[in-house]
Amino acid sequence: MSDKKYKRYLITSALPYANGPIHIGHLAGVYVPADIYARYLRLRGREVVFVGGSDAHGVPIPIAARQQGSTPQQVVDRYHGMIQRSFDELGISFDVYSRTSSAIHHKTAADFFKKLYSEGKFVEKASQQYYDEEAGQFLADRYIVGTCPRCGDGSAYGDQCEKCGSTLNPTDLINPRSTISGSQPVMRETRHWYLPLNDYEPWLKEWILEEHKEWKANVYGQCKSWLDGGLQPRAVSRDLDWGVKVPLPGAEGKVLYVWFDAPIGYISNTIELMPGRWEEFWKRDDTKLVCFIGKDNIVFHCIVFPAMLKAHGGYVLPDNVPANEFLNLENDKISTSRRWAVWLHEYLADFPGKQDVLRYVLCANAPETKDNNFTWRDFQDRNNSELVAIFGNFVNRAMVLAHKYFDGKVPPVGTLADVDRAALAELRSVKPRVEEALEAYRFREALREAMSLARTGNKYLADTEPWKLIKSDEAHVRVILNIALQVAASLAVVMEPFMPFTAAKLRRILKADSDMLPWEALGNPDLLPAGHALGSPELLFEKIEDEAIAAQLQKLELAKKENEQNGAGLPPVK
RNA sequence: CGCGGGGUAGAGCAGUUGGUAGCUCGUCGGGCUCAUAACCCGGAGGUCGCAGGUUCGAGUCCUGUCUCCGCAACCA
Repeated sequence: MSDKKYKRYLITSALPYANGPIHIGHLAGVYVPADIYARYLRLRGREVVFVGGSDAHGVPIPIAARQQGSTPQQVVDRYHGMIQRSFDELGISFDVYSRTSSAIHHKTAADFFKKLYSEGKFVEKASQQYYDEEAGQFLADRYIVGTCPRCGDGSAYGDQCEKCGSTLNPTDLINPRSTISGSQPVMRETRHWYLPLNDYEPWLKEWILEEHKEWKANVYGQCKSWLDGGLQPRAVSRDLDWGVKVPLPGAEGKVLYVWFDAPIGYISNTIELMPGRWEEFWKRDDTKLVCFIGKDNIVFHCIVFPAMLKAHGGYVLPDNVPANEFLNLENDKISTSRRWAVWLHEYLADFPGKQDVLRYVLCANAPETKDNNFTWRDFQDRNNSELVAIFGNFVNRAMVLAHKYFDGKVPPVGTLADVDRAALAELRSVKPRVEEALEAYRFREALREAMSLARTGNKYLADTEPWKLIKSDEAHVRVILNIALQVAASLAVVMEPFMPFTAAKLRRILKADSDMLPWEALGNPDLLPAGHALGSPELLFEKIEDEAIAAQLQKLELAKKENEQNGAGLPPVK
């Protein structure tokens, strides 16, 4: 499928749960690549809507509220605001960032449900579920603990025993008790609406297994596994008092299942952004819909959500779902409940002005094909050895030389030698390589190609040695500096999707605004005209000292210790 | 149990359709001294988790096995 057929792009990023701050795992898995993609497409002049938002629903929100002595709304407000601010500060360029607690979303999700209901797309079924009489609510599997019938371990969950690994049903547990109140739950009958995914299985098989063989191996494989195993009807409602009310008479105390309403949030947020035009993006088949998620969301975005859209009818389906794997932190799983994470809002406070360093490190080491590891040492190395020494240093060398020899003006280009032509060829080759990688969602490779331009620049200066040549062949030095500055200008262009703050700073240093440096001109040898007056040299990046890294490691150690002191006992509820 | 994705130089990662194993960092040596002691060149360092198999030839295909991460009621 050629991109020519697409007139507009709709980019969604998984809605972060508003029960905690954003951490580097979220960023590396979803938001940094999604933002790079959105920025790139905008630079190419494509019409883009980049949708984000907080997920305000689900069981843990009211539970967290109960624990904190506040209301679910307060919990959501607090984290939604924190998340939104930190995304904004990192330069994640959402066109809209809303939340599923908005009135528009409640209406959109309820209408979606009603349409499916009125057309008979659901199956209604009664079942027996555990109910916590003390807390006054039905219990999700994870909120029931008891003795494992297989191995006898006393702390098995309703869905799984972590001791022996057995998959369980809540009714399998011996002596079940609620982790919310500690009381013994009772069985109660409840009725729910189910989306019969099995009805969509043949269509899903055709759509994914035949028509989307280009999806990433981890995504395609996971889908194939599910489809081959046979799909089951899936409940789309829950017994809860927090969420989107099931819009039917007699459905008091029931809300839409969070995974039914959350993806509809993408639609609601688009409506909020452009009430008059949202249908162009969601309902015309010349829209390219791309959903950025983490690997744990694959089934929802590739199976459940498309089945919902298909059941509803009229909506575009995801063209691709470039899910990333997980990022570990210092060789251990990132965990909100164990507080083992690097929180975005804390990073921004601890490293002011270094948004692009984090963006760079998370993209360069993104878990695109397998789980990867983030270490503070690696963060420091990449900053000091790559951003400072390769990229920043090259720009600084070119600027300093231009000021030293040519009064801060771009010298005219003259007769080219072989070495100059070779450098220009390298310069020209970057654009197609970066574009090809980005179009294929290979962000690490794209960034590596972009950085190779700075390496090329450094090598060119080392090979030609203008500081020596100036004594004997000033004409050639003019050529060399002209080319070196053109390379710097192209760096300002190519880095824009990855490191927008740095690209802006570089444009300022070069005294070249974005009109002078359009993406289409990337790699052109005449971005800066001869005689153009440059700004003063200014460092793009600064070194990060050992002390700053040691402080971060200490912070992690402290969190771990506190967690060990407080964490023993009840299972995590956040 | 089963299923999906991984296991490649000290570290982190690439390796499209099988054909002399690459990249970045680190390390060692050299060059340069315009540059944030930065830059450039070269070397050392890997039996590609393990065991079999197919093939003239396998990191790349097949089988088995170990191991890490994930898997439909919190979590990118």
